[in-house]
Amino acid sequence: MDTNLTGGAGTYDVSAFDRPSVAVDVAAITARGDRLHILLVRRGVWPFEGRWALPGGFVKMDEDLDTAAHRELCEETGVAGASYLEQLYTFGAPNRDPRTRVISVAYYALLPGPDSALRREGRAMVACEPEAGTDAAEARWWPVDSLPPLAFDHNAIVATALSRLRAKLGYTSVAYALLPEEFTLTELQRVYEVILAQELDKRNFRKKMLAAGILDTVPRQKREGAHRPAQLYRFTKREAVFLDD
Amino acid sequence: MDTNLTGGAGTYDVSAFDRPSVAVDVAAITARGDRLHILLVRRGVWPFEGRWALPGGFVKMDEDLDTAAHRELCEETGVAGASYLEQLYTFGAPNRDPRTRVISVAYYALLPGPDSALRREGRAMVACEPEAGTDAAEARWWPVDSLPPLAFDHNAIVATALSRLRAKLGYTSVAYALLPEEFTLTELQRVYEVILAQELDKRNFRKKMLAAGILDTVPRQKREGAHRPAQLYRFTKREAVFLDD
DNA sequence: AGTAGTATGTGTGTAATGGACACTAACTTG
DNA sequence: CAAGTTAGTGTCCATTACACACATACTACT
Repeated sequence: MDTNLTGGAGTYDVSAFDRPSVAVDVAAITARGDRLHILLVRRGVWPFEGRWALPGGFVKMDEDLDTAAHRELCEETGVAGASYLEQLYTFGAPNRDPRTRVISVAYYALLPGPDSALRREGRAMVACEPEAGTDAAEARWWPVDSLPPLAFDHNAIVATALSRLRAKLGYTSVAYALLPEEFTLTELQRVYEVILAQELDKRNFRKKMLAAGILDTVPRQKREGAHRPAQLYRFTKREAVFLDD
Repeated sequence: MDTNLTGGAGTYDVSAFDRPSVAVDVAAITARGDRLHILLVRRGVWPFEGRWALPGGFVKMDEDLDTAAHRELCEETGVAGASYLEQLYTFGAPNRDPRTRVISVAYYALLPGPDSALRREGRAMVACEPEAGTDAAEARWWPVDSLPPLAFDHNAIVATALSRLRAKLGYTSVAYALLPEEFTLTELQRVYEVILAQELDKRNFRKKMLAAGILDTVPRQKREGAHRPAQLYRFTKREAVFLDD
């Protein structure tokens, strides 16, 4: 292998450089009940042994970063098939890891809540229930408003993920990723309320959503409980599209 | 050194992993004349010898990523004191570099244009004129709408930088970083027009900017050419603040 | 001194958007 | 059939976004 390496135009001998380790960490987010939750694993080894941390691990030499994020999420928590995964930010402070230099490419993932119709109907099942993976002592969903102190700089990563999600909610249709394929407008509204942490007006919300042209009516209703049944909708595209076009 | 490394909770022996190299690449942007320009260096070595590339290079073991970005920009192009520097995205496709696995943390930097009052007044001088650095054969500003094919995936990095800049222009005051300390409203408008690549209405633009409350009037005018002199302004804060508060 | 040239600077009217706000409809359960 | 519960709907008002045209203040030339 040629060891003449540079990102720019010069010449270096690779052996002259110690290389940092490169990891991915994933903030997997879901909405259950009326709070957002984050998936954490409990560390079994030093450093931060016993502390909770985001699932994550080292990137393999021939592996794409996105692939590594999916893989680590699955390996450490048993959660597969995140409906949305986006790179968030790369955290690289020299001492963020007490062992050695570790540069972490952080991702956030969105998963439909546990009450999802997908799950109830038992088809196209997505694995959302965590189970401790090969590397993790324990895996659990934690409500974001009462997180324990996390290992490394993971509290900062979570904060970044939440603020990014809040921002994207405003100008894209990412919300699809937190909902089952079919849902009622009330369920959609709750997702918005949970993320934004504020109540929204029902009439204005419905007006805006329907006007955005990202929803299709499905010819079916959801009847549940002693009240009027609700119309079901689905997103026209199961991907994050920009609104306002 | 302890070699028990994991981003999550498990146990690995570092020696079992080949580590990728980690680089930073910087898309330095400025507005000169009526076009945006990007600072490129010409590569002197394989691969992509002779091709133009973004300035960049490897991150040192005990160096912050932001620091590395500043350093590489300066070392390779002689351009110091970027008024804004922000991490953009991390590019990590396994074969983006033909030599070995290189993960690149991309940044974009903004610099005031060459007509800056700072430069004309000769104080607080910022080095904006490129000169080939130790590692670069040649360094030059290129208009973004007629870039040559770049080395590696650098065309994609530039595209990402431009779209991020366009987006941020809409909800922050980043424009400050492309202007000298004092400027006229017309100069400010041109910066917007150049970035958005469309003409704006003068009256609406001025109304909006003044209403945003991010500008201070300076008790001085700019007289230049055979026409009415223009009021000078400065940004209340020389940092990117969110509008609409 | 006056005139031509050039970029600065200013206000109004109209359309679109965002937000507040209260009642009827349709179902289930007892 | 009555009580309980959630679904579903429309108007008014305030703010914002956008289109649009002319007087002002200087320089340079004759």
